[in-house]
Amino acid sequence: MSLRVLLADDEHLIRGALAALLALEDDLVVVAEAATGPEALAMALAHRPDVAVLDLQMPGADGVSVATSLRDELPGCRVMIVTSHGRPGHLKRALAMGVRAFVPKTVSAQRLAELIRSVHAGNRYVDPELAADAISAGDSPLTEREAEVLELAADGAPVAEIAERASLSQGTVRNYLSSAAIKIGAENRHAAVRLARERGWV
Amino acid sequence: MSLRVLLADDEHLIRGALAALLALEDDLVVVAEAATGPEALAMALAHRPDVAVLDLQMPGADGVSVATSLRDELPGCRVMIVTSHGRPGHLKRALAMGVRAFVPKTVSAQRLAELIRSVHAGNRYVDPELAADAISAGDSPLTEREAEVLELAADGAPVAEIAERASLSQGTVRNYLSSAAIKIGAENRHAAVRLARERGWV
DNA sequence: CTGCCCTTATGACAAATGTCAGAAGCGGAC
DNA sequence: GTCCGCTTCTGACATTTGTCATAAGGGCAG
Repeated sequence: MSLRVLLADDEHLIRGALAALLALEDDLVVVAEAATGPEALAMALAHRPDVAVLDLQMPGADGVSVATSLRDELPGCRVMIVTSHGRPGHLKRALAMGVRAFVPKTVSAQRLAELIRSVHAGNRYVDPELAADAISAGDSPLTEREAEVLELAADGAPVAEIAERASLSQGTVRNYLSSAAIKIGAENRHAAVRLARERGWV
Repeated sequence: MSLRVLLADDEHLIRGALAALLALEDDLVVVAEAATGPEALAMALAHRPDVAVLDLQMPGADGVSVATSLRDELPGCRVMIVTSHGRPGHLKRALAMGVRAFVPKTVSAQRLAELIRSVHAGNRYVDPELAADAISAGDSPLTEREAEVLELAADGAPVAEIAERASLSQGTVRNYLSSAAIKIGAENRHAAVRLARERGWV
């Protein structure tokens, strides 16, 4: 009985190539492919794979969202996230959502196949480098509201707009932004946004 | 006589998979692989491929830089850029550097093989969608200095720091940032940076 | 040669932002 | 029950930005 795999990646080139390589392993069979988040979900429900290999960035819904839905709707399916740019925040979020493995695309296909088997056997795996990043980034020092307001500041909106969107007074928004920037150690809110992003705090 | 190809991509998974798929085409042979910009350059000089397939984002030097060097040092080699996230600016820069094709990773391996042959035969190719983006984004309305200063503002640095790094007076920096923001139609420099990025102007 | 645009700069003013002190309500911890 | 931290607000102030007018020098096109 072979191991049924779902592949989801928006890059046709990579998905196809990957499918071809995994097909060389005779205990693995790719039963479905998807190019978008929603499609991945639908495919998973239709084909009930043993392991879902999801790209982190896909149109529609990212890998972590799909993992969340999958956990509820198809609990027997083990989920792996494969990514090119792994931010600590994504890792943390993914792990919280029950994702079993988080691997960078720099691994070889051989290794990926091993990891798929390992995950299917019930093991977990996180790329050591990504794990180190996540640990060194530490926990967010921001309160819930500080993080929320900082996020609204991300696209360079002026305080007035942030205040409106957050239903807060402008003074309050300025206080939050100020304290967030101080906690992060940034010169101003824009640098704070950038640093918080890098550390996976937003 | 088969067509010699160089593959450069920092993602081992993809590079390996791609190499395997291209090997299935009996008129193509992958003579070298590279994971970084400088490595790609060295490999190209050592193996003198007919076509170089470069990823846009690689550690060390991006695909366009490599293409620039290759044009000088190995003029007979046709260069193709393959990318996941194609920004209009990259396309323009790449074309100016003599790149023969600019394709998104959403194409199939089959199609990529066709394009490699086509490029080798002397044709050019640009993904229609990317081309449309580039055209609709239009030309940058920014002067050289405006763009330069805007770039220095990208990480949220205060005016004083930008002024120092650009060796300009603070007043001049504020003038440039102001006019750049006005030309772009942004509320402030931070939003301007974001929009300019999206449109490939920085 | 005369415009015109780019570069660089000043000074001045208005507006936005950052910082601080203080205060009130609310919920959880001890 | 009291204390502490989070949320929310106001008001005041200093600092930073954004905007505008104005100007001088350089380069290029007509």
